[in-house]
Amino acid sequence: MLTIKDIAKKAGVSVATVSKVMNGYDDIGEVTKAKVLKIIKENNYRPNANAQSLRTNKSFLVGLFFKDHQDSGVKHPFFRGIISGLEEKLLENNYDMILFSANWEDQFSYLEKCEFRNVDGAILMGMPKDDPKLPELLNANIPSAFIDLDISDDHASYIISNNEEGARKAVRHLVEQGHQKIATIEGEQITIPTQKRFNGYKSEMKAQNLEIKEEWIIQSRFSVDGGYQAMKEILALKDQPTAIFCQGDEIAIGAMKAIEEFGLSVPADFSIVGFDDIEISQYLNPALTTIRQKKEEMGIEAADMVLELINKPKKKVEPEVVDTELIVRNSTRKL
Amino acid sequence: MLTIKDIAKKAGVSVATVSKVMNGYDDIGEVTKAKVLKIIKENNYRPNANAQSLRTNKSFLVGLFFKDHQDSGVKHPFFRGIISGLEEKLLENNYDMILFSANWEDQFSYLEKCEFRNVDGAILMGMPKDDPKLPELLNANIPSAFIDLDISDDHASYIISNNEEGARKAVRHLVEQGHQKIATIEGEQITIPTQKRFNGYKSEMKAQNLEIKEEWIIQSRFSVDGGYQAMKEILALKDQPTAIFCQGDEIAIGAMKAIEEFGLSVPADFSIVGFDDIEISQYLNPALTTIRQKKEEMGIEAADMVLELINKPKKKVEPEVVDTELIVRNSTRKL
DNA sequence: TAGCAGTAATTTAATGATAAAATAAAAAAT
DNA sequence: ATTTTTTATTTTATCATTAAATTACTGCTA
Repeated sequence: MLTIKDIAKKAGVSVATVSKVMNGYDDIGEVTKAKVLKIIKENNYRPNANAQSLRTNKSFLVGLFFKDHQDSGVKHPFFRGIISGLEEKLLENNYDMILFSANWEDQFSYLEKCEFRNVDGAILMGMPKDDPKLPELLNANIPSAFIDLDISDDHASYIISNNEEGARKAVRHLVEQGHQKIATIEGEQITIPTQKRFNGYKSEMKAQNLEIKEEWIIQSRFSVDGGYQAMKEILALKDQPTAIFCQGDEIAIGAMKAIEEFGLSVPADFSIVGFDDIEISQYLNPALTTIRQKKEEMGIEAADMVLELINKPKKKVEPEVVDTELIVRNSTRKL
Repeated sequence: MLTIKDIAKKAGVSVATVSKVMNGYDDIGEVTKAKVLKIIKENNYRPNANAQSLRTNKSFLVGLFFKDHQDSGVKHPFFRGIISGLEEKLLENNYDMILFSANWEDQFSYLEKCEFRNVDGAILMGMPKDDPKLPELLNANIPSAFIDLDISDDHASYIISNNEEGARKAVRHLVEQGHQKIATIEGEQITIPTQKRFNGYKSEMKAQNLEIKEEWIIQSRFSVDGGYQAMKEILALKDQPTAIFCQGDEIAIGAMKAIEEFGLSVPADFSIVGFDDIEISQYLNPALTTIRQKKEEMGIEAADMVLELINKPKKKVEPEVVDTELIVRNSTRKL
């Protein structure tokens, strides 16, 4: 592979001159500049990123960390949408993404991975608030954007959906349809979205003067199976709700499956609202009423955030709260 | 961040000695070795990957390229499963993955990205056979594993599902259910899977002595919308098939949607078989009968392949053809 | 006791690129 | 004509690491 030396030799100048041309210094004569550029182009030369990074301490790499509370990782449909948004924005700015999943939990810390690969910044999604490896990363002052976790300081900021308001929208929709007995199935308790969505559920129920029965609050997991198991619990209750607000679309899918197996149906016997609006939700039968998170937008925004944190180290970057949207489909009906 | 120099100073030895300890050279005394190791551990030192890569020309990085014929990229459910498998295997071997999507098509070639980031190998998925940038990459002899594209030489190999046999399984299943008028909806024609699946369809139809009507072969795209449009064409035919073999699950989803909108139903009016078995297929209503591709397994296998190509440059790595599996659900029924 | 072998370490050079400092050549000012 | 300034380019040092060459020392043998 061609190096800067080869170009220098071909152009009959020193490597410094080539470097200066590449980096837009203005103390190079027009003629020399043109000659060097021509040779660079002819030979399709590109500098070696490792050498650049070593010298300048800048890698144009962003580390992507994601963790799922099951084993799904990249497979999780919510993350996928985000990654797609991230990718778009980062590429636009000549950054590449290096994929760090959380499978190596026991081996490396976030910081170590970042330092090892010399990333300019990190994007983290799906981390629980009490993750023991986060303080270390934060102390190191590596520019970081968190998704779904409200951590921020001078080198870190976050982006999150307005989960509380989203949950309220879900409950409000059900109430408007005439439902009063509304249960909820929660995801992993340690995550911020779970907590916020639960708060939203509670406060809207209160605002609507509706009773919240303890047994209508089911703690579960963000997965189809979690929803399935939780719904079974609900189906075993004496006093059954008429509607269920599921904290995730996958939970909703599981719940619908349990209902169907039980011989009942959606929305005839239960109205179901999900959260996320993953791709499949629109193709389910019945199509799922849900609270859409603007995933691509969140990805783009998160990328913007790290870029800003990287490029303006002094400036504090304000966290961003993204609105959600109620998508009414066929899994809810007027009571 | 701590460098090898700091460690050397702390240990009172030269940097070379530290390097040798790290790399397991045997010309270091036991005492010195122990001392250095202790200090490395105490200070949690890790070498700088850029410097290592620059010096040794080995990066422990694999470049991941994927291209989708629409815009979905990472979002495509088939790729996701694969990435998940890849990740597992590569991490196990201390490699990291760098994500190159094909959005920058016009800016960089595959080779340039590989050279720029100094990757040890590349994994490519979703490329069309006639991709003009492939020869350049192949000529450069960068260890490459292709998914779904049958290219191989001394530095490249590939992994692919047995698409032809998979398609035959689909058709055979429909025939066993009593269907004789079987249509097919194809994905993008330029891809190998499309061609192979079509061959499988044709040869099984022939083997079963069934007529293949020209109008029952619909050329479309691997997407929900592609399936939807294609099914509309079929619904407009005078002589309608009783079953449709869709070359992808997403096509099948679109087709089912079109059927439903038309006021007909699956499997009552049409039996539908898909291909892939993406996550959602099992939760559709009716759940989709499909040909499963072992996605995780393919990912793991592809990772193994690059690793072998990287580590044994002399040895030819044989391509791998992975079996598919017929998953019978509720979108097909006995005629 | 000079010469050699073996061990354990160090010094030096190199990787590809950039940035700061130094220098050379040309132009302008005295 | 000499000095100063400006412009254009080169030299040198540096980044973190590894590989090759070298040195220092111990012990053995002829």
